[in-house]
Amino acid sequence: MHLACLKMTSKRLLDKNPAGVRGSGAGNIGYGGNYCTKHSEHSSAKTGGVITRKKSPVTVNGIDTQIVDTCSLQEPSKETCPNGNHLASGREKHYTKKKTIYASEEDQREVGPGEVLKCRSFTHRLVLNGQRQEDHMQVESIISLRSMLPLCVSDVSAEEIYASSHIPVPRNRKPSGHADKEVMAATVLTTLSTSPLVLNPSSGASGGVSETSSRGWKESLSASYSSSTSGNWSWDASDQSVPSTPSPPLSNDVNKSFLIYSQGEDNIEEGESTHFLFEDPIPRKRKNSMKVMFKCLWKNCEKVLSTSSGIQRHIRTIHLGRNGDSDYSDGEEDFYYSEIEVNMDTLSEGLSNLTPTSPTTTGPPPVFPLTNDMVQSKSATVIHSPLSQSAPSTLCHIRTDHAYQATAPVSIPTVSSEPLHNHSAISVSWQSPSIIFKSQPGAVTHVGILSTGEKRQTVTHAVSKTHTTTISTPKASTGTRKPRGEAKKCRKVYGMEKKDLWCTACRWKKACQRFTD
DNA sequence: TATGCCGGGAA
DNA sequence: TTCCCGGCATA
Ligand SMILES: [Zn+2]
Repeated sequence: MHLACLKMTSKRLLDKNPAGVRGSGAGNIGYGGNYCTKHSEHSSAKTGGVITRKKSPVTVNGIDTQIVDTCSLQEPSKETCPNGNHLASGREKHYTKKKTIYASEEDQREVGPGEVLKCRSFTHRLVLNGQRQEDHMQVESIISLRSMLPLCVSDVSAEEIYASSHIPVPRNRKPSGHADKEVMAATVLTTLSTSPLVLNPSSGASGGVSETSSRGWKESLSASYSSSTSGNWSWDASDQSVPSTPSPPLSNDVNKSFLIYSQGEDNIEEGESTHFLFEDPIPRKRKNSMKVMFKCLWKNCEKVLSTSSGIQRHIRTIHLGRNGDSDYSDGEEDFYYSEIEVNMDTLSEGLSNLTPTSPTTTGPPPVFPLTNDMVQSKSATVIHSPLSQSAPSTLCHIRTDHAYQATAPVSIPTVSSEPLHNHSAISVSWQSPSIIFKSQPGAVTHVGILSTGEKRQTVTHAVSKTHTTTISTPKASTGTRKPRGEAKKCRKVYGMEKKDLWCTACRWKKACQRFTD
């Protein structure tokens, strides 16, 4: 669109339709903003740092990793940012191009919301670290206690696990103190002695359940995220996840679940740090008959898989409409499934059916909960009908516009203008984002989007739309034509008499530039 | 019918 | 590239 518009309007537009015009349109603000944000700022600083981080967490497999000192802690702020960047890096190029094109408009809007967010996430982390460290000190004692109190741990289960999943965080502490390392080592040893399985982390997935859970996370994360393409990681995820998460599943049920989680997390933060330590003991229990399973939280999807990777794939492919390939896992999937403990005995039967193997294949296309705008943000694939505009959200607009223009693939909407809200409150990386959503739905959404890669959004959007639109709409096939915006265009506004007042586009019988839908 | 705008095309 | 317009889709 812009291209076209720009072409057409060229200078005039700028003069006449600076930011203001757009805004008038519908919620377009996002529009301009999006481009800017994404392109410019994002990409800018971030790149390198991310990778390093990832590694650290990933590598962590075992406890050892923690010991390893990565540079991460100290430079956290920047690093975090980078995470998102990773992706961005790739994009940057693209955007840069665009930038040039849109430059005039962009300049104004550019604000780097994304950065802020990232920083935010980062902070969270730090906090955790701090806690963790302390925890470590206590760890030994705790461990001993643990053995005593296995049950408690079990209760914590899923939620905690989530928290635990973050385990990588602890690593960060490294920087903090050497003592920690020692402590860690000691802890580890103790742990090992107690629960062999837990320790396995380094090895494959087969280990004990608890491991699975914790490790699974890591693995999944590492696997999917680490993959070259997506630089996202848990942290990043915060950014991305935020946006994405909210989208589909969040509608209602999901939200609830999330909320719960979030709460759990909070708790975890405070007191849970300890819990996380406990993980070891838990595993034991599970071993016996309990197994950690991953359940899909998507609205009408009961899918339960034995592996995090599996569930992620399932979500990615089925619900998010992405390719089975790990490439783009943003971490978004993580929000759509939860870990659950299951009795192997019982499970064995049911699971055999449900499970794993073919996560992708499962069921019919999910029914989307399209309640929110957010939802829309998600769909994937090609956009059939231009119609879709029904949705009020900025995103929608964006999309639409793009469609018009045909050119710009989708930029993500990162409106991010928002200030970050919850940082302080939220501690845990992953879920924290979820929390964010709740608190600030609108803004948050956008934010999330930011992090996400273009592809994602593009794809995602399409899907939701597809469902929505496609199904109901016959036109899809019709063609490219848009639904025609509701807004009055120059012609109508000024009338034929005052044709000179029309925007150039209107004068030329092109899509109106001044009154965008 | 009035509008909005795509696809062409002339200058 | 700028400016127009035929003609189609839509309201
Ligand atoms: Zn106009």
